[in-house]
Amino acid sequence: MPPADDEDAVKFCSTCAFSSACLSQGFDKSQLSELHVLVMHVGPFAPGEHIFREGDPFNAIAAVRAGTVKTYVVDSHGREQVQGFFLPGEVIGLNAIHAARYPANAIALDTVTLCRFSFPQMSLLATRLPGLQQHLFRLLSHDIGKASLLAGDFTADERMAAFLIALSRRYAARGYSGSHFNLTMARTDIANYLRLASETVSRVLRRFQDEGLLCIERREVQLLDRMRLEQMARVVLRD
Amino acid sequence: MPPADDEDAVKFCSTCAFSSACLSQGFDKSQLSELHVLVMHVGPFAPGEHIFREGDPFNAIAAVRAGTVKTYVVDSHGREQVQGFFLPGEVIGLNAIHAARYPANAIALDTVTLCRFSFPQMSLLATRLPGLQQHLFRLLSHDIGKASLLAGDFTADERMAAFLIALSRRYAARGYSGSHFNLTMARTDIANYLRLASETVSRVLRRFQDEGLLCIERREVQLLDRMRLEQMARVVLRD
DNA sequence: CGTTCTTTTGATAGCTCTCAAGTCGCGTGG
DNA sequence: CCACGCGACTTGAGAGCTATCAAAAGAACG
Repeated sequence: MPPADDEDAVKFCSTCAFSSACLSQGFDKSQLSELHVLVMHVGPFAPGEHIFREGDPFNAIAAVRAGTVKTYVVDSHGREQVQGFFLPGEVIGLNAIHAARYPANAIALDTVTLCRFSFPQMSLLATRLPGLQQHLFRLLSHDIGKASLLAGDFTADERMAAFLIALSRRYAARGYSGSHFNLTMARTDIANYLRLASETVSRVLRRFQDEGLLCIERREVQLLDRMRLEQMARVVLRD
Repeated sequence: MPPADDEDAVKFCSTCAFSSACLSQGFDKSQLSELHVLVMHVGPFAPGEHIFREGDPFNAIAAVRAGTVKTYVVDSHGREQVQGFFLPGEVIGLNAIHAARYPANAIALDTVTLCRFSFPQMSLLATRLPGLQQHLFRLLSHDIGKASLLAGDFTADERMAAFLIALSRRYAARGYSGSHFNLTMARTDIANYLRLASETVSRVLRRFQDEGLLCIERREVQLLDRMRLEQMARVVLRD
């Protein structure tokens, strides 16, 4: 599949996690194209289709171009532990570098397309483009801190508020509405991500709605009292 | 302080997290010395002394040379959240690259000495030594997965067993005894790390001792039934 | 040898999980 | 077009694990 060079590509690249590496490091045309020729557009993946599985050999990282990706492992009780959700512009596969194998499964929650970067080629390019190397270091470093977001002992309310606020900010950062969006994942997925029972997720969302914090119908959420949600989330997100 | 070039330095470097980058990548003498001239030995830090604090500007990563380092943040209730313990040979500061500031406090639990590497200089060197760049990518990638170790919803027993087994393995990997070692941290620190109350930590350790899994007196631990401990820890450590 | 901090031990309460049942939405097929 | 069936979601009641509160015992320090 040849790289698409349409309107959409331009819009996506400006909100992608590599955008600053691609666009705003003062690269000249030839350097820019060197990074762009590494990109392979893959997909679309259908909802429920796996992108990679735990143990698969690692050779590329990928930026989500469209859709939502869920990563998860299955614990010894056969229960799914969701590790993260990846929205358009975010990068999957960074935790696979160490062992050269993917440590988790990745599955498409809706129709997903990706920009795939060969990691060996990207590393090689990074030795010639210090800005790209720095960018990769920062991406990796960022994910170290992100993973400890769930590590604290927080209440169900705090976890849920933090989840919604974080989602809101990520959508807003990519140009979508931060106050009105669709949950692309099931309640069960949210529960497995927040380490709660799905019943607890239902109950908390119901109570948030009763208290006027938000309005939720099916998968459609509208944040009504952002201030109070931010306040609850602050304990988790630390800002 | 000039770099010490004694017996200890040789022994340390062979078990340090940079050892493979320093020693076993087939570098010639000049390349090796290029990495070694970046090293600044700092310390000793006295027990309770801070190595850096949350918000401090980041400019270097450091390998623990001797002693134990604890990293932590203080939550909105004024309670300490321990993020990790770092033993000799392990690297601190990797999560500070992203924001160019340390996101947590680091404190010496006992007498600590460090090997400090200027990160800008190390990055620069990494552009010329692809093996070093790969090594840094792997170190960073490794820590992403490590952070999610505590993220699951595990019982107090599972957490404690996983903590002891992980500690045991890390000591063994660095050439110390894996079955008989000293806890350099207080019960409170363990509790804050595992997200348990310190009372719970005491109770679990007491029960582990009553069941013959280990023998503990003050800070001195001896693992007696490694099999059962490994089995309990398996849920957490996933191996 | 007294003071202070750490650790241990006991009793109670609370948050969330589990189990169970019921409701809703949506695609399928008659 | 509508009934059906399945999965997702919601709602309720009770149990369990761990936190909290309280207090005592023990080690470290000057």
